[in-house]
Amino acid sequence: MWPIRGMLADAGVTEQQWRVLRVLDEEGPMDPTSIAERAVLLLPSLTRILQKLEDKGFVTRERDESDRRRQIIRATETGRHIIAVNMDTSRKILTDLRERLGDDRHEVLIDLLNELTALDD
Amino acid sequence: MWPIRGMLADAGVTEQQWRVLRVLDEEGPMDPTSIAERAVLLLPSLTRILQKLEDKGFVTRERDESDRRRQIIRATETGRHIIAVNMDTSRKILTDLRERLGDDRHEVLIDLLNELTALDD
DNA sequence: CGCACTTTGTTAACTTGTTAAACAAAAGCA
DNA sequence: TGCTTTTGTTTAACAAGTTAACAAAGTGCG
Repeated sequence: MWPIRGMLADAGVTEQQWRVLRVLDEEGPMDPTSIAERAVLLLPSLTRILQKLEDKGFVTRERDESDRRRQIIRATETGRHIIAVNMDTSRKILTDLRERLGDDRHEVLIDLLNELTALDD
Repeated sequence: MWPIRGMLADAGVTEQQWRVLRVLDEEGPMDPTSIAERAVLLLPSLTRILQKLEDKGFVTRERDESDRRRQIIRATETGRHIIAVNMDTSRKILTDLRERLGDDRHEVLIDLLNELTALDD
C-alpha cells in the first residue's frame, strides 16, 4: 500500500488530491459537498485541497447559476491525464497487496473494517 | 472507539499525549527515542508532544549526564494522575468495542492488521 | 590529536484532520 | 416584503504525520 505514496509523490499529487481527481474523473463534474462525501473528506480539508488542485491547474471551478452558493468542480485535461498515467500502477499496487495478504484474508479484512466503521453510526 | 476522544478531550489531553503518558506510566522514565518507538510516533511529532506535556506539567525532562545528547523523560505525579483517573473508562470503551464486534471477529481483525503492517518491512 | 561519521534530538515547511465560527445565498414564513 | 432559518462553502486555529536540514555530542580511526 505504501508504494502508492511514492507513485503519487512522483506524479506531484498527494493521496487526497489523487482521491479527489479520481472522483471527478470517474463520476464527472460535481459540487464540493458531493466530492467530500465520495472522497471521505471533511469540507474544510476539501476546500484547501481544491485550492491546491486549482493552483496546479488540475481542476476548474464554476458557479452554479441555478444556486449561486454552489460550485461545479471539474477535472481539467491535465488533471485527467494524471489519473490516466498512474491508474495502472495504482491498480497493480492494490492487487499485489491483495495477493500478498491472500484473497480470502483481504476480503475478511475489508468486511471487518466496514463493520467497525458501521458501529459508529 | 470514538468515545476515547471525548474522554481525553475532557481530560485535557490528545490521543498521542495520552499514549506517551501511558508509556511512561507503564514502563517508567525513558529517552525520547524509546518513547517514540513504543508509542509509534515519529521523533518530530514526539518533540512537539513532549513540549506540550511539559508545558502542562505532565512530564519533566532531565539530561542524561553519561550521554549529554540524551534526555530522560518522566511523568509527573499530575501526569500519572491523568492516567489513573481515566484508565478504567479507557479499558471499558475498548472492551465494549470488542464485545460489540464479537470476541472472535475482534481477534481476527487485530491479527489481519498486524499482518498488513508486517508486509511493509 | 584531528577529522569523518553516527546518533540524538530539534526545527522548519508542507499537508491534512478536526472543531468552531463566519458568511453569503437561498428558502420558508409571518 | 422583511425576517429567521437552513444550506453550501470558506476561514481560523490547533494537533499531528512526514520529509529534509541541522546542531550538538559521541565514536572510531589514521
